[in-house]
Amino acid sequence: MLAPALTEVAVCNAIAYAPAPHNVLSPAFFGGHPSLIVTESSYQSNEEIYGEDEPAEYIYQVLRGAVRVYKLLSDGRRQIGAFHLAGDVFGIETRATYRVTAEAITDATVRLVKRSAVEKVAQNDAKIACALWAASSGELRHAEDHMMLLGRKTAAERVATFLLEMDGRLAMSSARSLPMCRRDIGDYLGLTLETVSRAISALQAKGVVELSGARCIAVRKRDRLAAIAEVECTL
Amino acid sequence: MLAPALTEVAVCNAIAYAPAPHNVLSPAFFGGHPSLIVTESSYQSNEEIYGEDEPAEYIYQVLRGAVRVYKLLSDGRRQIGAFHLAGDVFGIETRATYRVTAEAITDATVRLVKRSAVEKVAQNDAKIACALWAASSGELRHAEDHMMLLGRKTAAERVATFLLEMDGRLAMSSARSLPMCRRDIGDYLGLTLETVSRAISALQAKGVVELSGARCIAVRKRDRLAAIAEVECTL
DNA sequence: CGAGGATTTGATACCTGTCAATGAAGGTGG
DNA sequence: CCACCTTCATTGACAGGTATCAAATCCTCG
Repeated sequence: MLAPALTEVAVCNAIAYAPAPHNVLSPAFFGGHPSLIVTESSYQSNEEIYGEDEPAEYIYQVLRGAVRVYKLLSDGRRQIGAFHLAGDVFGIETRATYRVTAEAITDATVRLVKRSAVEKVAQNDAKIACALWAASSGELRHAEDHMMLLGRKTAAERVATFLLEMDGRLAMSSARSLPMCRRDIGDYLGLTLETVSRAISALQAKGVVELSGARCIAVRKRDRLAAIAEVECTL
Repeated sequence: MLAPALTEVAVCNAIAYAPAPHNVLSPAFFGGHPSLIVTESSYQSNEEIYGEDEPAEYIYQVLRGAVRVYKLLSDGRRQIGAFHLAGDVFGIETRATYRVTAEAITDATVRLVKRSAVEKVAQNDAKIACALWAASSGELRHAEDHMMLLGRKTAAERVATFLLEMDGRLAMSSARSLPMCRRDIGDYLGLTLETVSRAISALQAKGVVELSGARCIAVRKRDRLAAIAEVECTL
C-alpha cells in the first residue's frame, strides 16, 4: 500500500477536535503531547487504509465515516474483527506489522500520527504508555466479548447483540443509519448475509425493531432485544 | 472468590525462575523492579483463580500446570478465550474488574503481584508500562486470530489449527501431553466435544497425527496439518 | 429513467449439534 | 492386586440450524 495522501497538516496542540468519548479507547496521545505531528487523510468508500502484515507506520483516529478491520483466509473467507466509528482509535501495534487490514466502509476522514514518534514518546512518558496500554486493553475486552459471540451464540443472538452495540455507538456519533452492508455485518458476526437479513426480518416481524430502509434500524423494544442478545451472565 | 492461599513470599529480586520465553507475553515486569512483591500460590485442578467481574487484584504468571480463561452465558454456554501454559502472564487489566474467569486446568502453581503495585510503578516507569502494553497487545493478536477461527473456519480447520498451536507451545514448555479435556478444547474452538473427537479421529485415520492415549497427540505430517488448518493468507 | 448493487425471500443441502451407548483410563478401597 | 466406580473419550443415528443456490424486489445514483 502507498502512503496515504495527506490533505492537511497541523501540530497536535492546534487541533481542537473533540470527538465524542468512546467506549473502548481514550486517545490521550491524540492532542496530548507537543512533539507529536498529527495529520489528516481522507479515503473513499472501500479504499484500503493499511493492509495486514504491512509495516505499522501510523496510528489512526476516525474523524468522519466508518472503518472495518479484518483478516482473510486464502480462499476469500473474511472475518471482520471490529468496526471503528468517529472518535475511535485504531492501528495501535507493538510489533512491526499490522495484525489486520483496515478499509474505509464509507467515505472517511482520519487523523494519523507516526507510530515511531508515538513509540519514542511512550518510552519516556509513562502517561502516554499507559494510554496506549489502555487502548489495547479496551480492544481486547471487545475481542473477548466477540469471541463469546462467534463461538457460542446463535444467529438470532448475534444479530440482536450487534444491533444493541450499534444502537449505542451510532447514537454517540449522532449517525442515524448503519454505515455497513449486510455482507459486512455477516462477516463481523460469522454468518452469511442471508442469515443476517432473515434474523433482522424476524426481529421486525416481532416488533422489536423497525426498519425505514435497510440501513436505518430503530430499536422499539430494547429490553426484548437485550433478552434475545443473551447478555453475558455476570453471576 | 477468596484471596488465594499464599504458600511462599519473596521479594522480586530474589526470584531466580526463568520460564521458557513465550509467544505472546514478555514478562519483563516480573523480576524487573525492586518495589514489586512477588508471591506464589498453588491451585488444584478445576479450582477457580479469579472470577469474571471480580475486582482485578493481582497479575499472574503460570509457573507449572495450565490455566483456562473463559466467559459464560446465563444458560451455561462457555467460551474459552485462551489457555495459559508455563511462562504465560495472565490477568492483566486496565479497568477495575477481570474480563474473564480463570481456572486451573491441572494442578498449577502461579506467581502473582499486586495489580495496584504494578500500576503505581507503571505510572512512573515507561519501560514497565510499555511491557504491560506489549502483553495486552500480544493477547489481542491471539484474540484476532481466534476470532478468524471461530467465525470462519470449519471444524476440521479449527482442530488442525489447535493441534498446531499446542504442538508449538507444549514443545516449548517441554510437556508431552495435552493438559485439557475434549470439552475444554471444544469450548475453546466453538465446537462440541464430540465434533472435536471426530475431527481428531479423522486426522488419525489419514495418518496426519498419531495418538498414544487421548491426551498425547504426535504430529506426523506437519505440512498436511498446516494445509488443513488454512493458515491465514498473507497476500 | 435506467442500471447495477443491495436486500429480501424461498427451496434445499450439509455440517455440526444433540442424544445415546459403548469402551478406555485412572483413582480408590477392599 | 484386583474389582469397582467415575470420568473421559469414541462412535453411531438422527435432527436442526445455517449455508448455499436462486430469483424477485428494492434502492441508490448517475
